[in-house]
Amino acid sequence: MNISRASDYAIRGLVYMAKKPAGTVCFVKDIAKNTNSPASFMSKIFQTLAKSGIVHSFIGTKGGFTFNTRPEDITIKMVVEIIDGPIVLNRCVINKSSCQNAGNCDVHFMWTDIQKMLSKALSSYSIADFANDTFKNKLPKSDLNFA
Amino acid sequence: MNISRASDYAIRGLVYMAKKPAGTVCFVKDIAKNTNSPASFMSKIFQTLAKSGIVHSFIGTKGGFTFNTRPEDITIKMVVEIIDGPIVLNRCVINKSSCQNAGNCDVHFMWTDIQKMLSKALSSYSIADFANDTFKNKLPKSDLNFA
DNA sequence: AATATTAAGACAAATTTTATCTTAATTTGA
DNA sequence: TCAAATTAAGATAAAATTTGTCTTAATATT
Ligand code: SF4
Ligand code: SF4
Repeated sequence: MNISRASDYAIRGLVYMAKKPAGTVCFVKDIAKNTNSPASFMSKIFQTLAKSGIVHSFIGTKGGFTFNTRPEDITIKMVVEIIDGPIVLNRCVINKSSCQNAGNCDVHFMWTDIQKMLSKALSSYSIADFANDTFKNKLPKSDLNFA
Repeated sequence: MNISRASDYAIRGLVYMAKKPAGTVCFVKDIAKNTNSPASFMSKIFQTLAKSGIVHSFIGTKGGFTFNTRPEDITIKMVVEIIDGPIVLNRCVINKSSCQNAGNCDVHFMWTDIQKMLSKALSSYSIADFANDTFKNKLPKSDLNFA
């Protein structure tokens, strides 16, 4: 029940990039150094981000990465799902047919409800939010108080 | 970003038990059969639940498991944490000192906020809720709509 | 005391995570 | 023009976690 180190690195790497002027080409080496993460691991992570299309990669000398999608449009959920795969609290929340018990399972509905909440929370933050010191709590107060 | 199969089995195993009259001694074999889960795996899961204290185990013929805590008082969060370990969306949400970057990390606060929400959601459901057909959505409407 | 039944605990396979190491592409400059 | 330098891409591998099974020990029954 956690995001991977890779997702943590990816998010902070993208935030680092988003702080640069739009269009800046960034090297993995610099991204890694400035985010306290292993460069070779970060390299593979950005490889995956490039495949997904949210960043563009240039190979060779003067290569590097730029955004292919505006940081404002890259949600935390997107990043986590690109790196860790779909966010699925329990297998039945993608499609009920993935579990033979789903038809008469008592707890199925809880997972879909909590998943919805988590999914929306992760979608409500963008990379740009953290790059521009515009962070603010995007969760309604009730979310933190309903206990 | 998901609960383990083991936690899913544990929750449903406990719900199965909670449907029996209070005090009923249940065999792993029956619990497993009625929850569509591998008996030997369920055995190890209930071993862990017994160690945690929420159920009591009896060894030998006529052995089995009974609740040691009322199903009303066993939250989903408790079960998941007993089986999967602490629910921690990202390492920094337990204690900031677990991450050297926490001091000047842009995204740290998001994780603590979302963690609070998730934690409260999982705490708001008990095993008894699912055993007695008393399930109802315990999340405030805003949680599902704030996007 | 032998047998049957049950959970406890040791062991192991499979998968996922977290990386590193090698290769290929591109630019630069001798 | 071609070697050297630089950068990402891709292959490989170690470590940790998950998902189980198999063997042992405890207890009750006959
Ligand atoms: S909660 Fe119910 S429906 Fe979902 S995976 Fe578990 S058994 Fe299947
Ligand atoms: S989000 Fe920031 S504080 Fe939390 S683990 Fe990642 S780097 Fe550390």
